[in-house]
Amino acid sequence: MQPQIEDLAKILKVLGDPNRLGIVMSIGKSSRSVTELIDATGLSQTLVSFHLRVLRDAEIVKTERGGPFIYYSLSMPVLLDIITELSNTINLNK
Amino acid sequence: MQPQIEDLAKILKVLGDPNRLGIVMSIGKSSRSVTELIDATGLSQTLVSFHLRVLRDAEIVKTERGGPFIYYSLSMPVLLDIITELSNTINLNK
DNA sequence: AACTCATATTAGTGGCTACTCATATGGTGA
DNA sequence: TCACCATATGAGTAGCCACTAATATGAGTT
Repeated sequence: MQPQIEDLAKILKVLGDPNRLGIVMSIGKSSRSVTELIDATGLSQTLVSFHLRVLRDAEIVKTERGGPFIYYSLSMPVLLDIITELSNTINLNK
Repeated sequence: MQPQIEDLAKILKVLGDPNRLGIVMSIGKSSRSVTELIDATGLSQTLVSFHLRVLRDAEIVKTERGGPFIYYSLSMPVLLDIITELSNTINLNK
């Protein structure tokens, strides 16, 4: 099994958690601070921070400081299109 | 959080295992018997069977009997395109 | 420096999940 | 029906993963 499959599976696995996926979709193609993500998702600060670390370790999101905030954005914005595409595919299948 | 996100996350989670992803990619757009999948992946019969059940429960694959064999195929073949797309995206990012 | 606000980290825990070994089911052909 | 092949299932286990509570870090402001 090529290393490619491992990498691919890892990304999919990281995205395969409802809370993380919610965070990713909430970030969208823009960038959002942790506080904004807490509000948008309704999750606790600790939990959002925990998931953001997982997303960052997987290089799915990247960070940038702006004033007192740390802004998260997708490192591969096209990921959103892929997720949308998958979402449509699933809905068609029902 | 909409139910849609849950469904989407579930699919991603199921695909987010290297062995399962290998099985899915091995099936591709054709259909393969369990024996063929065992050969293609190098996994044990029990393990392949185990993962196929997970894939089937998630409605990612469907089955069809042909003689002594049970053939597995993707219930949404376009899934492969999406996986390929994701794969390309990840590789570009390195 | 001290205070505050935003965010990260640590430690601990329960539950899930991938895996294996052994066994069972069920179709097919003699 | 019996034997064989293909596939599925059950039980048991180790390791991982999401989550929480408490605490720490660190930038910005006064």
